[in-house]
Amino acid sequence: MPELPEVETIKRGLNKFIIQQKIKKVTVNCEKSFIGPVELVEGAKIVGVRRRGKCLLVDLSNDITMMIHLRMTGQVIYRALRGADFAGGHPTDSFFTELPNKQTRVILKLSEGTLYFNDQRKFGFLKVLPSDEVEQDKFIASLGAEPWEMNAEEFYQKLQRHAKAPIKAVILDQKVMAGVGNIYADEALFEIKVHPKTLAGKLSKKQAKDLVRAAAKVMDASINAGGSTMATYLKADGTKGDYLEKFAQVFHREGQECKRCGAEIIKIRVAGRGTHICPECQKC
DNA sequence: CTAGGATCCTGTCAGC
DNA sequence: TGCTGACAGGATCCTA
Repeated sequence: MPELPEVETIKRGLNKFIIQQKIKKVTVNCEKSFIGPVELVEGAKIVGVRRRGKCLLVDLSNDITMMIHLRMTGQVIYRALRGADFAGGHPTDSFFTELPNKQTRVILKLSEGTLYFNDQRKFGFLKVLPSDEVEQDKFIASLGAEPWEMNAEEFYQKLQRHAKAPIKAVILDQKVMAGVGNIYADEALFEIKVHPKTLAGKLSKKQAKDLVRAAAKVMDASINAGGSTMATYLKADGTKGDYLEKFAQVFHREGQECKRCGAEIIKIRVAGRGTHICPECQKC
């Protein structure tokens, strides 16, 4: 998926484009993509959109919250009756093409447009919750702090708890720190020159502190670039998120030169995930 | 409790 | 061309 910066970008887009709109009708094309009764959201007004980790929380006027998790391939695409459209999530042509399509799982008809939830692999979902029960949701409740709020000492203690796991696996664990995904894990570890297979218990306190700071830094850069995927566009002139193109140092850059030392970036496998490193800058 | 691998699902791409 | 296996910006479940 869409990692934290993409979700943040979507949050901002939704707050800009669909706020105060009424959900007139919900069409569910895939049962597992929508959890809970559609009746609880139909007729309600969207009053605000929040984010926690990679999770979107759409607050409605009737004290119901619609939680949206995009997982690997989820997309949120807004088509306005008139004015600006908006799209974010897993980047595919669906951002531009005719909708609904084969991957459209849920359609929310709004007063001023239509919101499509597309998801190729069906891992993502929308879930209906009473607003005052969001914090008790199992996933939300288990999330660690966001990188900007993470206390370095607490993070170091968490590394000790997973001392024998590779550091990349640990920072991908949302219970340790919320929001880091495969792109920013690779980017943050490159930033502090640590090999992703390094056992978490081997990091010094300084390295732990630097890693938290690096995670916040790379995600900040991405949010400022509009996410690593194209995230917003206007009907007339499209602008797209271009973090990967402009800022990524290692992700999807295998075979290319390290921007720091010139060595060739390679792709390896860590914690079951494709992982990009500079073999010179990042030694175990 | 942790660590690691399988699993959910669809689509694409490299290699034969 | 057609087939096969690997893999994918995530998280959970199962096993040891």
